Amino acid sequence: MAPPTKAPERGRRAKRPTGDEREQLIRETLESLLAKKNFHEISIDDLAKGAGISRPTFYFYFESKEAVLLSLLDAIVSQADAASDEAQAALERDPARFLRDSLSAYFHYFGEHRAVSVAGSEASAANPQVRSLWNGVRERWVGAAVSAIEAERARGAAPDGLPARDLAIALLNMNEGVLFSSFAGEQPAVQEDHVVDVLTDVWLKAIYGGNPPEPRT
Amino acid sequence: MAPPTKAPERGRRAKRPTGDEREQLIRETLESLLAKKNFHEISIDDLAKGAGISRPTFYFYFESKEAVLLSLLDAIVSQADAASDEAQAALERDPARFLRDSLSAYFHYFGEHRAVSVAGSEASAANPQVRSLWNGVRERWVGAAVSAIEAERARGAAPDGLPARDLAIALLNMNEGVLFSSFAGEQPAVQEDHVVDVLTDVWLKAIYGGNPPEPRT
DNA sequence: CCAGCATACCAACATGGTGTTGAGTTTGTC
DNA sequence: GACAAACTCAACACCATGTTGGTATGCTGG
Repeated sequence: MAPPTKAPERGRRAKRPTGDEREQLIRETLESLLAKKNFHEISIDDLAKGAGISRPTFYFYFESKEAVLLSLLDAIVSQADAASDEAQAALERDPARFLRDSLSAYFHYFGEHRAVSVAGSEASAANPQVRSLWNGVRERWVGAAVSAIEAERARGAAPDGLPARDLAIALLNMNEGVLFSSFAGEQPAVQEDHVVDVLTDVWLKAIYGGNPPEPRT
Repeated sequence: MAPPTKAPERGRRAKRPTGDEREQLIRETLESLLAKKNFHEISIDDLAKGAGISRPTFYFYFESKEAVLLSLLDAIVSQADAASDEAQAALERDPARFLRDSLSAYFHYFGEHRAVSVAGSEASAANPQVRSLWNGVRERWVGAAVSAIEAERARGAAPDGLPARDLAIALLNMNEGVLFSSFAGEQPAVQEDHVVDVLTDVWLKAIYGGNPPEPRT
């Protein structure tokens, strides 16, 4: 699924540096405005003004403010995924550690851009395109978690139980809710410096029951 | 559809529907429109038209469409809470059963009004009032879950572990995500008829570890 | 070197939703 | 039958969106 960042009209080649600079400037404007306002309180005019262009010109670069958000989210997700992939190798050696490191990576990258993350979760409720990007990401994560759970069961480290996919979906829903409510500073939320501990603990208990896996020496 | 609200019969006193009837009619209009559209796609004019009144008259009854949603949500939450309270008595006798029954009650009542529930979760991202109502509800549930967890730990049925409040928040976040993504029919979601099983299992494992509580005879 | 074309830009408009004003009509009550 | 409270709406002011129709600024190839 290609990010819908390019204006459709004439075949615009990503060639003009000025154009790309403007595009980037719009993105930065959104991220910086999100530090102060909700996503839905930011108008296209705000973004245009922030990038020093007029509203119609904004439409030359993006087809909506959701598209701008989408391209920011894309970047964050890629970074976080890359970091988690790096931890992947550790799965077989020390599953508990792998889990903690992955959760940590997501906590870190989404926390780094918390305003954008929170806006994404807000916009995904209202906007089909954002929701669809987000669901794609979720689906990838579910796949990864399912593989891990099934591998652990196959090698006898984890007991059988719920269908791996259901379990994965439930736990990932927990991650999302805990992370974002914590970032948004809502009233009932886990303290930020407990988030990774809490999530790790529930994942381990849910997958391994009472017998947490030992690291292999 | 609309009852004969205003046939201007000449000789007779065409009685106007009372305020309460109108208010109710607006609520019903919203709920029925939500079966077909997203909350943010519904305009105040849609609600007014559906209730057979003009837009300014709408404002006589509610101050915004969020207020209408709020009053629908209020009703659902009350129903679900009442059902869960009824199960409360069973906590000491059979904790696992209590948990399952409570989850079932929420599944049932929110599922019964899934369109409203999903709209609530959508609107709470954008609207402070809705969010604040919802956070109040969450806080009550967290309180209840914390009491239950601590009681189980105190009587030795559950092992010590994470701070009860953190655990409760994490699990409730899971509930919310799983329920609503399932109701909304999103792509990665737990099949509806598995939801209660899945949630119950994770709660039990997270609270009791590998030693699920036996019912007392 | 200049014609042509894609890029980059915007004033002005059309549209559609929101919330308010001010003036009207019922309806219960005394 | 008069008055207040409840109820109603046409018409307005406002604001955000997205589009139209045009201009300017290069870059490129003939």
